[in-house]
Order: sequence, then C-alpha cells, then structure tokens
Amino acid sequence: MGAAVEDEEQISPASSGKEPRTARGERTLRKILDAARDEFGERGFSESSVVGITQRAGVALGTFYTYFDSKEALFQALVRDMSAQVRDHVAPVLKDSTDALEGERRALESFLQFARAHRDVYRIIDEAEIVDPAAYREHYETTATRIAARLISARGKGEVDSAYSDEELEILAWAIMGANVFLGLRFAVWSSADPKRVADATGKMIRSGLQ
Amino acid sequence: MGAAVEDEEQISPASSGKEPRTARGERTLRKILDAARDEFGERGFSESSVVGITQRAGVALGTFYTYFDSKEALFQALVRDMSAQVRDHVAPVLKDSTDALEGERRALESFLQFARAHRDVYRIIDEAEIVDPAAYREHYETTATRIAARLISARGKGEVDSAYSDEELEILAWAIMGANVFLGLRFAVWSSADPKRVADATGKMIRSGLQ
DNA sequence: ATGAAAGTTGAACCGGGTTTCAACTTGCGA
DNA sequence: TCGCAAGTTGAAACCCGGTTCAACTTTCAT
Repeated sequence: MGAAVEDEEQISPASSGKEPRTARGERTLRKILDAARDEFGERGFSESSVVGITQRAGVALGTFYTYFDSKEALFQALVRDMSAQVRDHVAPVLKDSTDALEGERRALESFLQFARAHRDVYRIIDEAEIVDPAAYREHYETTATRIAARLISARGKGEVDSAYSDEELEILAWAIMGANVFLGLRFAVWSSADPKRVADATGKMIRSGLQ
Repeated sequence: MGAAVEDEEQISPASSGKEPRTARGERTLRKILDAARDEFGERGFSESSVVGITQRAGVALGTFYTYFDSKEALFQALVRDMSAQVRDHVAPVLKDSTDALEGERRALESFLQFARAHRDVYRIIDEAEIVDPAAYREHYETTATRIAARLISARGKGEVDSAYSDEELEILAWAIMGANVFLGLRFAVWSSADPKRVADATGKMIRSGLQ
C-alpha cells in the first residue's frame, strides 16, 4: 500500500487508458454498453459480434476500439457491472430485516424478482463461467463470503444453532447460494413462478434446518 | 406411443446416418470422442477446434465428418453422454440407502467425488447452458424430477415432514440440486475439500430442515 | 474565434476455423 | 482371391469476424 497508486475512482467501465473525456464520449460508451448487454444477452458471447453491437448502438465499427481493447474486454467490463447490479438490488432488503434468516428469505425473493426482470443479466453472468472465469469466480466468492459472514454473525445472536462451526457455515453459504442460483434459473429465467412461494418454501427448510 | 418408431437402440453417439458399420469405424469414433472430451474440457467449446480434436485423436481432419455433421453435433453428443455418466455414477448409492435423506447425503458425497475426478465433464455440462441449452435443461430437469420423486416417496414413509406439499418438495428438489452443483464447483472443481465433510454439513442442515 | 485534443468513420487487412471432396487405403464377405 | 463398401486423407475452398488506421468531424478551453 506504500506506493502512491492513483486509482481512477472507478468511473466508467472502459478499458484502461480509454476512458471517455467528454460528454459525447460518455454517451457513446453508454450506447455501446447497452447494445452489448442486449446482444450478449440474446445471442451469447461467441454468437455476438462487434459489428452487431456497434450496429445496435448506432455507431461505426471503429468507434468500439476507442473504448475497448477487444470484445473480451467489453464482456469483462459488462460482467463486473452486472455483478454489482445484482448486489445493489439485493442489498437493501438485507438492511431492514430483524432476523437474519428472514433476511436470507427476502434476499432470495428479491433475487428471483431481479432475475425475472433481467434474464439477460442472469445469462451474461452465467456465461462468464467460460468466457471470463476470474470475474465469475470473484462474483460468487464475494457473494458466498457475505452470506457466510451473515450466518456467523446470526449464530452470535442465537438466531442460528451454535452447534454449527465456522467451517460448516461457510459450506452452507455455498449451498444456499447454489440453491438460489438454480431456483432463479428454473423459476425466473426458464419460466416464472411466484417469487414469494419459492422463497417461502426454501426459507422454511433453511430456517428449521439452521435454527 | 402408437406409431412404430424404430429408435436405433442408442448405439453410438454419432450424427444420424453416420454411425460406424465396422470395428475400425467404432474405434475411430471412440478416439474422436475421447479427444473431444479432453479438448472441450481444457479449452472450452469455442476455443476448441475440429483440427485440434482430430490431431489429439490422431486422425485426419476429414475423418471427423464421417461421424459428425458439425462441431456442434459432436458437443451435443458428448453432453448427453456425460449427463448419463453422472447419473450412472450416483445411482448405485441411492439404491442401498435405508433412509432417503441419508441417500441424498451420500448422493452428494458421490457427486463430489465424481466432480473431483472428472472436472472436464463438469465443465462440459456447464458450458452446455450456452452451447446446447436443450441438453442442459433436460439434464437438470430429469435430475430435479428424480430428487422430487424421492422426497415425495420419503414423505410417504414418514421420513420427511408431512407438512410439505408436493409443490414445495418440487421447489426443494431444485434447491438441493443447485446446492449440490455449486458445492461441486467450489469444493471439487476449483479446489478439493473432503467430500465427506462437505456432504455431512449439508446433509445435517437438510435433514433437520426436512424431518 | 480558434486550434488542438477528442471522437468518429468504414474500408481493408488479417488470421483462423469449418467444411468439402476426389483420390486413396483397408477390410471383409462371397 | 477378388471386388466393393467402408473408411481415411489433407489440400483447398469458403466464410466470417476481429482489429487497424488514416482521413475526417466535433468539442471545448483559452
């Protein structure tokens, strides 16, 4: 931490050294990002083309390379962006929950709502497993770590059985996250069921399993 | 089911009309399939090339097209094959389990062992979500259906709380399956932990949640 | 108002990968 | 043994999409 590394307060998700320096540039970048979300969401990474993206965005082919080093770099930027979006959507419901397990139930319900409304986001994050494994891993590792931290803190408050060790709660965090992801796939992306019913059933099992 | 559809008793996974008719052909096809498993497992679908696969297999480029219509067709054949492999590996442990929930615990343990030993298989099935969605969906839908059936039957025997409805158990089947998949990713593919410890922790939660 | 920096354009370059095919080899049944 | 069906070969046709770049336009600070 000694060296004075000026990190550009995480402005825009362009490739480094290619950030827009103008209002116009900002707008163009935004258009490209939006178009990319649509294209990647519909066709997947390898079926998508830079030509297709720029056409959707209404800009010329070459413009793409003023903001991104490559198609991969764009995908990477997008994944990190969506990862944050998911977190930001779910975060608030965790704030105002008295009980931690009720918090998890609501988080699932909120995630299901989000997945239903943003299937493309869901798909892009999933595809990152192959296209940008580092981003994928980071997304799920930070998510799991947060869940585990909540469970451990809940155990301190007596809301989770004290018989569970830290190690066990870390494992269970992954189990809960995996359950959420697949429930999202099945009941929000493939077809939509009532988020509340799904979250209630799952919450019931987890609650009586952990309490 | 009235029509007399003679389905070719699921011989070899070649494209239809391209099945080998000779011992030699059978051998060549096998070599291609094995090479493909390695190539797809290591590099992923789009980074893999037919050239690369045939080189690994030690056959000429053109030979590939005597057995498959396209690279996609090969991938598809492979996914269906691996899907069956996973099932066949886990099935036996379900047979000889007195208690249904103990069966699920052992199934997870067995799945983790399999995933650890066959990361490439795990990866190929995962990539099918994008490359061959139909196969992917079928794989998980049949898996979830089986789990749900076991839970419902267990409820009949009093091993699962009779307060759970069919609908709820179907949801929980997806939750359990998702948990298993992510536990496999984290504790078998990314790094390997003791399958028993992982399965025990998860089994403990599920058992007290469902009983 | 002005000119330098930022942004835009799309034709052309480029490499790689899939697929075809006609000539060749192998194996097996008669 | 013979001959034909099955299988093999790899060069070449074909296609496609990523990336570059030099000319051009717009923006904005002075």
